[in-house]
Amino acid sequence: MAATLHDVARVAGVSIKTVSNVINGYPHIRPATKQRVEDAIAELGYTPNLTARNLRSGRTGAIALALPDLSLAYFAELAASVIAAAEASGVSVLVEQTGADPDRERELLRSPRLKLTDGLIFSPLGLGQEDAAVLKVPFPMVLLGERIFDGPTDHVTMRNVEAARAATAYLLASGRRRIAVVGAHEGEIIGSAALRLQGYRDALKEAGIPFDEDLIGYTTFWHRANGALSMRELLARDVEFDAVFGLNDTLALGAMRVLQEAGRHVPEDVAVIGFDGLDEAEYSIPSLTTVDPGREWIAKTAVHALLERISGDVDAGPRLLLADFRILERESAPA
Amino acid sequence: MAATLHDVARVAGVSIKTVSNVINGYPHIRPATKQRVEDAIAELGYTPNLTARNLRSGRTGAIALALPDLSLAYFAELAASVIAAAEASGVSVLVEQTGADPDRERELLRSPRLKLTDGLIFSPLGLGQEDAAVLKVPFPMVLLGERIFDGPTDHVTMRNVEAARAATAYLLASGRRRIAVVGAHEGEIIGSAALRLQGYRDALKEAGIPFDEDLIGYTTFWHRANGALSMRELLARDVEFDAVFGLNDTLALGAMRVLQEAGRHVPEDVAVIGFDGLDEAEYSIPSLTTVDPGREWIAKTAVHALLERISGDVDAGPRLLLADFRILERESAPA
DNA sequence: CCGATGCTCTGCAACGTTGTAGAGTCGTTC
DNA sequence: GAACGACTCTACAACGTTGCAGAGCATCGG
Repeated sequence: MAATLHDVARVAGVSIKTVSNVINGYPHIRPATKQRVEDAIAELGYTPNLTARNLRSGRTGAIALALPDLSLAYFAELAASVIAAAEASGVSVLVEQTGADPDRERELLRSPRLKLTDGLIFSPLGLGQEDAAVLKVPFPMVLLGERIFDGPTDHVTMRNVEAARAATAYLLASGRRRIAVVGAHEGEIIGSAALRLQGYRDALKEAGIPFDEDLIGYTTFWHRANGALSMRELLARDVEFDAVFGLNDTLALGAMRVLQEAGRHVPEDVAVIGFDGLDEAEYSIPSLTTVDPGREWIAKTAVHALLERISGDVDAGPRLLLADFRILERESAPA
Repeated sequence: MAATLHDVARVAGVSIKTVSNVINGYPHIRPATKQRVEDAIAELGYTPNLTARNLRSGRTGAIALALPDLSLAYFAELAASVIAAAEASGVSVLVEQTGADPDRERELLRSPRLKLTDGLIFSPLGLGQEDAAVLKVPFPMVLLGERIFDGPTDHVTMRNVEAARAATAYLLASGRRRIAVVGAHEGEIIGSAALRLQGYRDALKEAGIPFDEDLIGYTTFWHRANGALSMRELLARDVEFDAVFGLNDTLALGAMRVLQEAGRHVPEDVAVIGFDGLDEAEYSIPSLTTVDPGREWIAKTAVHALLERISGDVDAGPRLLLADFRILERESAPA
């Protein structure tokens, strides 16, 4: 069906290796021969069979991106950035969804489907520090997120603690004193929730404000509905607060909605700050002040680090690459 | 490095073909032999080299999904559904972003990178009816969207006209009479905007209400900012209206925000309805009434149709597969 | 006891490509 | 004018897998 090197060689009247040489830019070919081959390629509409080429070379020209779920806005935007960065390097991206299920995440690392790719950018949401061992995989991998540190691979992530501390300090600087938190994870020690909560505590401490457990709203997931639910609980508790730190934007947006339903004005009565820098946060009512943790940089850096590992250009040990953050000041929490 | 059939065969003391037979479930193998082979596989951690298998079989076990941009919520959710449906069939998905650029869309169809896949699910946003010819590709393809009809391939899409008519009729039934539109495309004849606008006109006609050009807000893109801008223009025009039909949810959310800033109450003063059934629409303030055009069904159907074509099970001509829609009644437009 | 049948396993070729090695031709150099 | 190197092109093998054909053996029916 599709034309192969053999077909082109026959039409051009040369050996298949010569055709291969033309395609791969081998320099020592007579212009006339080269022309004949190129004409034959055009005539037959030949395109190389990448599968065969890959078998020969051991490379596939594709990388895998594993993340919890594309319908979560943060991961969709991350994926968009990763795919764009990969495309710029001529690499295709195969996307796998794990649903944040630790079993599926473990399974994925052993999946033969990854054989279709040269390496993996992995953003786990179910695995934890105790699973660091399973990250020892026989292919290049770059880890994203903050579930696992000191693993055996490169790791690109954000400055969760510092960024959360900065977000909290920002609220404090604007005069808020009772800052509620939405989205903490009960008993968690690792992961974004724990790190961001730590940043929050650090900022309070620096300001000499005591930590008040009553101000902390716990959730199991980080969906909008969880943010809403968590805020309802806080309101029901009848504690006073003049600001809310949503541990991500989606939570903050859900919480903000509930605040408004309850008749609290944002930002007059309660200031709200989020975390993630989602595009979406710019268009809520009021627009959401948030921390951009450097998503774009993370995507680019992860792709480049992975490609370096694949090409074997780097033989350093596991690298930890940290993105810079910045606070996007909007209406929900003016400075 | 990685173990191959040869290694397993050596360890198990059988021929490589026997190992292959065990892996592929060939029935006539002695249990003892099978056990030895399986032990060897486990010992070596062997996983089949899919590239080689694919070269042999001519299949890759992956499909490509080409869409404008994952950071657009509709496409992110569509991709999530497509990947889930593909995974259920044991197929990987390679995602390509075209940025809605007609040149990149055309280029994509000729890209050798597609050789890594068995077929393509293609959602164009730049190509138009005049490009139907370029869809004649030498691999299985399923078309999504409403830019091109009567192309040479299967086509899965939504009932844009009927759904938009139903949305408009819904507003009319709730007593609204002056319904503004946000997101029309100037001079467009094909594509979602044109079809949905057509449905709007049809519903007006049925109700005996004249079409008023002053109520139509035009935009170039369908981002939130465009919905906001378009609504500002409508307000500046100083025409009366008691409802807004956002040609998609993102536009509707942008428009709703501007309405509220301008002091109009939703839904008391102005009812708002969207189109797409985004998860996000459920959590706005007020929550957005919208039309779910059957996204989930579209994703599943597209994957299954493509896999049918790939396996050659179907030899029918191009099929047009239409999803059912339903109106999700929420706060922004009560019945 | 023979041929037929079924079970178990094997060797070879092939998928389309590229790396290695080398053959043949020509011009250059000493 | 012989040796050398550069240029142009080719043959072969190999990447790891599976389809095909068949070998060797046991079992069974007549």
